[in-house]
Amino acid sequence: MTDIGKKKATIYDLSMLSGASPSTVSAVLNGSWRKRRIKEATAQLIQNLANEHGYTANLQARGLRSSRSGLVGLLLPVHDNRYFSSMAQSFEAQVRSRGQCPLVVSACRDPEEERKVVETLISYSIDELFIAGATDPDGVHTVCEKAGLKHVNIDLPGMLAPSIISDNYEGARMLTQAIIERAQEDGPLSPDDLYLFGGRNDHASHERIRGFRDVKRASLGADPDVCIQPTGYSPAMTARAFEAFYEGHGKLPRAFFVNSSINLEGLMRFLALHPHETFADIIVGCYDYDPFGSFLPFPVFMIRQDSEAMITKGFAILDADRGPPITHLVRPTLVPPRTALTGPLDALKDIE
Amino acid sequence: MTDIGKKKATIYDLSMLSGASPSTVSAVLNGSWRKRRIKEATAQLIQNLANEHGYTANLQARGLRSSRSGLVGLLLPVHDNRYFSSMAQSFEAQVRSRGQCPLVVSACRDPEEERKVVETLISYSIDELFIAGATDPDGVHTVCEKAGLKHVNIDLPGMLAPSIISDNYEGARMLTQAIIERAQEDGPLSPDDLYLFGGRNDHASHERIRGFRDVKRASLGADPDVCIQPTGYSPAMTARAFEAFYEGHGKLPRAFFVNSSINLEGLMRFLALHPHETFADIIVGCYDYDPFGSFLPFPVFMIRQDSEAMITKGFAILDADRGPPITHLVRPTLVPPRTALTGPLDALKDIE
DNA sequence: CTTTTTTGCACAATCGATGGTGCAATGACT
DNA sequence: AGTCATTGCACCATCGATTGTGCAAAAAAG
Repeated sequence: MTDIGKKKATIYDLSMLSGASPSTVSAVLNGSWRKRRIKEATAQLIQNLANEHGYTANLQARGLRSSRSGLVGLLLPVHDNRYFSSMAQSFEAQVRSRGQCPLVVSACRDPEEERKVVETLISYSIDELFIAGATDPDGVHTVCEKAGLKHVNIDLPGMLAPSIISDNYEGARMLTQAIIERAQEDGPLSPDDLYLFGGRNDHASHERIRGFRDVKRASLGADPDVCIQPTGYSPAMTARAFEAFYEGHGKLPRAFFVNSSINLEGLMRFLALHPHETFADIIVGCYDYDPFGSFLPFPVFMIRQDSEAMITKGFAILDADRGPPITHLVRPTLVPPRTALTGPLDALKDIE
Repeated sequence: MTDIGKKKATIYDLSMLSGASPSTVSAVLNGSWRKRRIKEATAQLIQNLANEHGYTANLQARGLRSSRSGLVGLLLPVHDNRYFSSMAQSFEAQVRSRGQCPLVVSACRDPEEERKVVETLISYSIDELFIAGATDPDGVHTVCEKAGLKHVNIDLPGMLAPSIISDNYEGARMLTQAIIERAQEDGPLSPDDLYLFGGRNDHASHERIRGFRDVKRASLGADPDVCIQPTGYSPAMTARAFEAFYEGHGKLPRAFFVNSSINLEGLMRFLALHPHETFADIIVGCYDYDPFGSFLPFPVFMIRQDSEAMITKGFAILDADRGPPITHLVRPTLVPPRTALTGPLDALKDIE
């Protein structure tokens, strides 16, 4: 609290002030002083001085020496999407409750970028890494392996490290079932009336498409390939797919499954160009939850993936050390239309 | 590329291999070798070795020595909200394009937490800090000042450091004007028909409320206090305010201004408990942009704050060093209902 | 009063990179 | 050939913490 504007105090400063040696000061301040048989009185003295001077350890120095940094990384595809930002929020909370510092970075679904970003994180000697939604989890794995960095995959599985992912197949089945049932309330549904938009060549998309097709075939008796429209994870591409369908048919499909909220943004772009009365009767399923998406002017069933549980599980696996590269499934939940779930936001202090 | 699984190579390893001294290796690898008059051939040799062994600098060691870390911090209230997550996305891109590493953390609008988090960041010797939406910017300022850390405020201004904020007054005026005009299409609007929900005792809320009231008074001739319902930044509190109004009046106000997308989530919670036909004719303005919020089943005017411009401006100020604690205003834009804007997501690679 | 044990702490090496300084070897010039 | 400038690099202290080891003083045991 003194020394405003001055350099930060170090253990050497406190060593001078207290008359103790730097190593004693260090031991006192990092808690290992009992083990080192430091007198209680000495510890007290040093701790008081530390408080008085607002001492905080230089974590770079500590990290350098101990080759641990207290940093835990989370690699995301993108930030600005409710699924990932909510994951970031849970991640932060859990990392901090473990006394470490979260480091959330995104890599734009670019395999090259993913590796580069992880290299950077490794250069900061991060202790653990959560790899969420990586395009190339195994490429990232190699980089981590080389550096001896403990890591898990979240959301998209890899072959080489433990993975925790949504049960995409089950989730897709639930979602498809829900869409179908709801659509059938308005009259019989033909296989051509039910489409899927979005997704690409990744594990999650495959599983979701598989779930969709299985349920569709079972319920509607057929499942033409044309009803699967993989557009990648891009709003623009998705919008184009809707536009193309619309041009061909003069309407949208009666019901459809959208692979993620990012693709759902593509639907918004399409809708912006057309009067919404035209589409008042569509039924939509979206594999992701977004509180506003749930209240669009047509029924939107959503899937809420339990990112909090995934993170928790991830830590459990890392703590258990050396887990086998097994894939763990976390069950998502179906969210009916017009549902406002609570989330991490509710933990905010808000005393007016 | 060799040494799979082994420890990371250091300048000492390369020093051995190349026969050059550690300092020479260091100079070569950090680019200062011309200044140090190292022979081109030596540099080449070392660089080849470095590539071959996948050398990357230990940034903790570098940071310790140079007391710069290459880390730039962004302190957010929360992640999972489109405004802040989109800010995080722009921030990341800009930081990385400057060759530094972004460190995005949230502090839950808790002044105590804000200071603690910043202390932690300082312990990692971050080079610069963007303080976004801090409850107590000046408290954070003090902490930064003590550590000699360059910083700017974003979104909420402080008295002690340069601040870059939305022009909340102008934005609120635009938004209010838009709501009123739209509502008047359905018939004359009385002052009691136009409310404001959300906001608390911070600068942004004050300015927005001021803008709202000024326009309302000018357009509708009056501005009763009861029409301002500050609920803080919490979905739950906001939902309660809507519920209370509804219980008292049997309906929602014909038109209202919602202070942020977080408060708009409160409206969703309210809506979830009531049949939506009841509210088909409300007109809403929301001071924040959310792509799904824009397509709700009633007209929602939104304000898009230009977080990218704010970050850019922030860097400009930090680069200019020692800017005076002036507040810079960035103009937001009005987004009409049913509008899907492009965003950072569109920069994603998505080659299927 | 010695010998042994315990207590309490200081010393010094170390983590990996940086940058000021010094010095030998080479080349230029008179 | 002798002087001087330049080139090319090595040496070493340093950043702030951690930790294994050693050793004096105090306490306990004999």
